[in-house]
Amino acid sequence: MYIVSVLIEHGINRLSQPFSYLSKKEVVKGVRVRVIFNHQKLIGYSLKCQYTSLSAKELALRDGFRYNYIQEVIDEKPLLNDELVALSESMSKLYITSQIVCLQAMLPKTLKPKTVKTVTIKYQKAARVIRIGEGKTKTQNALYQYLSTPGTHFIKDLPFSSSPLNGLVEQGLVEIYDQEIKRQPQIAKVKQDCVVLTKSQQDIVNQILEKKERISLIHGVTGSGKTEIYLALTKNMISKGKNVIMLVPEIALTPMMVAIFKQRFGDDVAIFHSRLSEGERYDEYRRIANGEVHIVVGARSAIFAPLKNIGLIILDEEHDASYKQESAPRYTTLTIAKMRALYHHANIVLGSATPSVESYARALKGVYDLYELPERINKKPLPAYTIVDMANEAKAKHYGLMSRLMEERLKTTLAKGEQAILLLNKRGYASFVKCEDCGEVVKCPHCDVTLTYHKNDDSLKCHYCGFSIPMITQCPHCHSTMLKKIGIGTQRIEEELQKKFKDAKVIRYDYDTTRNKNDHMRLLEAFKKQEGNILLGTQMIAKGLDFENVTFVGVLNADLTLAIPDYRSSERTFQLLAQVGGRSGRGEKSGTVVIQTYNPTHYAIVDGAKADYQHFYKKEMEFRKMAYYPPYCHLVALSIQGKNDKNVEKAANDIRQYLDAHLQHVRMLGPAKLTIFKMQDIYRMRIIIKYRKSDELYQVLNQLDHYYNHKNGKVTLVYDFHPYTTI
DNA sequence: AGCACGCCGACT
DNA sequence: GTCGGCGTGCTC
Repeated sequence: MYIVSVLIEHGINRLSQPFSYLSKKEVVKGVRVRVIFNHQKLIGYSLKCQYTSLSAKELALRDGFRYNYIQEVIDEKPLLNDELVALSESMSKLYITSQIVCLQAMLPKTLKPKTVKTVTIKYQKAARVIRIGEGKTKTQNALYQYLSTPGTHFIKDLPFSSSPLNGLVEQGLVEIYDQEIKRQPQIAKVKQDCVVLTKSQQDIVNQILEKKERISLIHGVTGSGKTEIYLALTKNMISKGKNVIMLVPEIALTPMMVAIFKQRFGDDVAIFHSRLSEGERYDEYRRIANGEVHIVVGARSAIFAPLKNIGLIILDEEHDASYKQESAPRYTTLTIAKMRALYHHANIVLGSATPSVESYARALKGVYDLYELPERINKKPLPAYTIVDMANEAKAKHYGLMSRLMEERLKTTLAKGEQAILLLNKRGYASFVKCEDCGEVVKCPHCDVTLTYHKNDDSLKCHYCGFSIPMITQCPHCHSTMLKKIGIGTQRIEEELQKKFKDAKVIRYDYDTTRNKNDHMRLLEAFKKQEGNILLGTQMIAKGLDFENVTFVGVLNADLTLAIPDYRSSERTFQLLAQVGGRSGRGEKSGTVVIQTYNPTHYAIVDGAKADYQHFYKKEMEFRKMAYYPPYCHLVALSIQGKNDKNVEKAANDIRQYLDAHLQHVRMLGPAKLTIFKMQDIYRMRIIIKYRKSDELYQVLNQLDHYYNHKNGKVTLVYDFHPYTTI
């Protein structure tokens, strides 16, 4: 008899500890099992298996409860290796969250313990030689020779008919078998010449290769050739028999980087990101787990790729918000990278044109190694910029979305046959419905937000919980029919642009037009092929894209990110402006940038326009020091959530008192209601804890967790370590 | 979480 | 006398 420890798939902290089941046969650890748990048929994850000489009855007598038997073992082989299982355990302690949630984050969807759905493996008939000999005819021998060459020979691709093949099969020289077809995700095509590294690039590569178990930060302006450094480092790792994880931030960017890596390293590259289809994910996962590839390129979750013998982990655009997972387990990709690097004795390379203030501070302190690439590779100067004070536009009675300068520049750019990028901060642009008689704004019944009007199906939707109703004709409050749609969507800006520039072809690139899997690539390819003159988009277009013919970049509303009451809002604004400006004038012709703002002297805007990182960093560090924010401390956001607002408020106040009494070396903010207090019928409050040393903090948080999340509490606590925002 | 059990009101 | 409301407790 064996006792198996099983983690039950249940997203609740109270059930996060392993439960014991019996099995007649030994169960390998790391496989999924079907079990009965409290009258429910569930899937669990086996953690360990111990032999016992006692019978089921004796065990029941000894432990005071009746053990159930494992119903079925699902997998033949464990899904995760020992490293990743151990990692899930450390993660669950580090983030005070259940281990099963950590395991789920590591597995592609179809392999997650929850899903029962199986993905079919695609096969195709192929032929191979199984015995040495000679065929009976000339054609048979030619075919036999052909099949003797290395590689897979699919029957449908053979330059012979089926009769000689059948002849060889009958003689037992050749067999026909089913070859598994791996779905290879579609990738963008890049034209890339064999590049020789510049001296400064080569120096950085050489220095990093000498390092052991270090984190290097490459601070290089846009177009300074960081990608070539990544490629050179990767090539070196592969030659040493080591594997590489290459992380990129946005889904939109992944195909670009994948294409570049595929072009250099061929089939040795696997893709790993959340927008792959289930089948693609499953195949790529297996390719990695089976050791068929040495390089994994992907977004955040690729940090969990089951790659062995990792020599290097690269995080491109390290400052990017998408490296932080905003749902449980709320991990920071760099933290996981550090844990994996420690296990494999690997190096980490961070790259960015606008490093996060925290990373840059660490680099200056010598915790990371710092490398600067201050020049564009083609020695081109950064584009000339102009900041337009929108207050002056209003004074001059010029109303509308675009300033006079913006219109002028756009006109000349289009006249020269060159392309333009227009950036629109999407925040605040969702349109909602307001009653003109009583002022009532239609809100979501489950969340504290207004419902957003959707033109395509004439409906009102909640962006937070998915609630949706057909567009109303009467005010729900006063039954007036005087309803007005407020706010400008990207669609309407597109229409306005189209009206002013009749000959221009506008490509709209936002959440709505990039919903399908290959939309990102299709739109960007179209713009690259100059099928459009203006690319109109949100934050997504600011990053890493490289269009030769773009000579003008306009930012319609630089302030919106600045207005958010969050400690990172200046940093985000700076990064956005510096990144988007870098899209202009990357080719032969030089470029210009126009930035519209109501804060023309704010350092985030001025330095962002100039892409003056050093000045911005200095200013921002002064602010962080004064207000006591990272890198001068660490943050953890403690959320108190529950279905009853009174319970939430009481618990939040109790917790604050408890923290005050038990924590010596921290500063705290709150409790405060979140900006959206009610979301999906759950009320949320938050306490921000600023700390420097984590020992006493963990002790106290674990006590709170035990009390509220493991006993019968009326509220739930959620911890967000190193939160990206505090609002 | 999600299921069973249990204790109350309003139905054929 | 029975069906079903949801409050409580437990899950190897």
